[in-house]
Amino acid sequence: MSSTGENGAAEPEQLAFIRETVKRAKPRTWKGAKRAEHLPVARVVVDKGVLTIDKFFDYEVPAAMAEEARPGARVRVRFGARVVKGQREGGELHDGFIVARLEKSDFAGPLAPLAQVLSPEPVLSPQLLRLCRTVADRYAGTLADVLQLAIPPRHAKAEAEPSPPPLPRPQPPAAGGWQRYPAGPDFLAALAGGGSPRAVWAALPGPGWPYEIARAVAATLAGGRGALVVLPDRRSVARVDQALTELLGPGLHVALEAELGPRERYRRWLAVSRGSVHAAIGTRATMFAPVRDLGLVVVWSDGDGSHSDPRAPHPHVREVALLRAADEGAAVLLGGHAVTVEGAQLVSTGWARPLVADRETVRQVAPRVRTVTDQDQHRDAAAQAARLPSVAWEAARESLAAGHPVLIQVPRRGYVPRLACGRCRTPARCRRCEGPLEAPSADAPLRCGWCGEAENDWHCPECGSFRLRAQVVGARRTAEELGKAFPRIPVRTSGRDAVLDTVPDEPSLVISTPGAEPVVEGGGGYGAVLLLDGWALLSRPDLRAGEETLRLWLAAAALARPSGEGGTVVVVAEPSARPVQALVRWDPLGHAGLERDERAQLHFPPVSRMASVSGSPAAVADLLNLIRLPEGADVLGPVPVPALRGEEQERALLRVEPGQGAALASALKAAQIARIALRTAEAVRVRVDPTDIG
DNA sequence: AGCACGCCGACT
DNA sequence: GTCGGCGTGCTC
Repeated sequence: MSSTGENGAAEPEQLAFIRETVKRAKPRTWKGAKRAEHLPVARVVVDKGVLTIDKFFDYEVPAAMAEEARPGARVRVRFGARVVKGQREGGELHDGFIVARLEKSDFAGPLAPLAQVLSPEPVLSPQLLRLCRTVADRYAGTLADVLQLAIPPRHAKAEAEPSPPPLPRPQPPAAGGWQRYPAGPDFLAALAGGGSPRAVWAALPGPGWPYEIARAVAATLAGGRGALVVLPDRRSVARVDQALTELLGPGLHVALEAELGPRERYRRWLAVSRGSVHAAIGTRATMFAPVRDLGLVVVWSDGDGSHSDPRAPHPHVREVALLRAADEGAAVLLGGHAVTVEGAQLVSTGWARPLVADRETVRQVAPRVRTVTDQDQHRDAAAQAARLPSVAWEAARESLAAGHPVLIQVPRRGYVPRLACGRCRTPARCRRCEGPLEAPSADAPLRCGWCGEAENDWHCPECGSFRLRAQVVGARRTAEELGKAFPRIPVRTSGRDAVLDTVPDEPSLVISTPGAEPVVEGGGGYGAVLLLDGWALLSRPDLRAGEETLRLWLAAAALARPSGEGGTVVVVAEPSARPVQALVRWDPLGHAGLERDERAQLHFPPVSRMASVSGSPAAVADLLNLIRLPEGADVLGPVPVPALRGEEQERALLRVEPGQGAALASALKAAQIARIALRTAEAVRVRVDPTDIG
């Protein structure tokens, strides 16, 4: 490193240095080349490839690369060469990163030389390496796989540009919306003072939360440290981005979004890596952003499924956040309108403190919540036409009359469990094989989902009714029906393929699938929020159905006006269900606590740790036979699961006692390595913290 | 994962 | 004697 200080790479003379070396050595064998005099050994983590055995390899540094081959640099190395007459030949080129420069290798054999330094930019800092190692261990994955999630692809042009010098740090912000939480001002003050408080934050309804996050970030920056905010989707990133820009102006933070394109994305990532900005916000991958002197990690809505990475080894943003905060001594703010069971667990162990408003404040800002079962009579003819319970119909009418839009949340089609009797709810089954009946399209005859037999003459075997309700009506048909029921009121839809960010504050019907709800412009909110077909969400065969339903409801209900301004939420669901009760009382933390206690009793995650193991029956049995599980571990199954590409598949769940998670992960990894070595070939997919346990 | 090396059975 | 089966182990 030069004497220009920690931001040296951003300065002009450093830039010139980078330009000069563009004619960098191309990959060649470096036969007979002189090796570097100082620290001639480079320890390399070889990227990807088939190196299931997760370890480092040492290479010789040719003298020509002595300067550039620094720790953290991207390199190319030859791997798997054969030695012919004392000379190594061939070997495939692999990408990798230098993790250290050493005086001497502990490898007994002769070292191959580095083939090429792709770039001297030190993208893999010691901290990032440590984090990725920890995450790989936590998820029984390889370091190389995690590095691929953590470090974006290089873009040479972006790298050649200087990053701007860092702007002066801001003043500590006023408490603002944090005053509404008894512990809020102290939390901000601790951040500004260099402390590391950890909080599970049940955010009050309304449009304030992006500003609360922005103030927490501002306080951390004011205290001389950096901050990181991870959000579940592009829209929420945009909201926090705007709040930060309003509070701090541009230039103190960056938003790292995949949609930016490779060049801009890498440019911004480098600005973080080079210490040119102190705060990064973005989706999932932002969790690894190499913010310096990390003082705060914020995760918004940690129950959202997009925080779970679909790529191996499937790390979850919240878990990475906790690992990272622990390692770097940073504060944690785990926030959302809902609270996850994991959040409740952190509170119950005392690792984090609850950051919640008192009941009086909640009452002031929350909408009024009314429950209604969908058996309630549709007394009003117009309500009947719209298939709305009259309470919901009235709430909608009042909102429209007051000049505000109405939000109607409709479960996505994918949530539909199955068809059932329109009167008594008995599932509609095939007379031949008991399989579930399906409606291929609106007017086509019914068909069995298992045997394919057509059913033209269904009636309920329990109550004799001939009415078969297409139980969850999709957003489009709801829109058509409501449009007829409320003539001359504009109808807008927001869903999977066409998500609206905002709607104007004027009378309209906004039909949305969960997670796609637009925000009302001007910050006032919806006059009414109707949560339809709640039973469909609640009855999904998933361990998290209750928790997830409440999360989706609270997210929509949080967009309503306060009760004092007439804001009303109508939830169509069984009033005694726990999530319904929690919504009525607006008590997300209480709900999460109850769920946590129940899971603890049942030995379910997150109190216990689980992993799933799936593949062909033989392969799964083989791995279960090989694995040396920690004491007290359970094996559940294996049971058959839906075939993948026609191949028979099984899955087993492994469960360990609290505190044995690391032991489980390392046992899984050891068993995987042993299987590869034993050439039993057939792969077994291992997943720590599986998401789809019913 | 590839791709070697290596130690046992039927061939020219 | 030699060719070649794929079990076992390594890749800096």
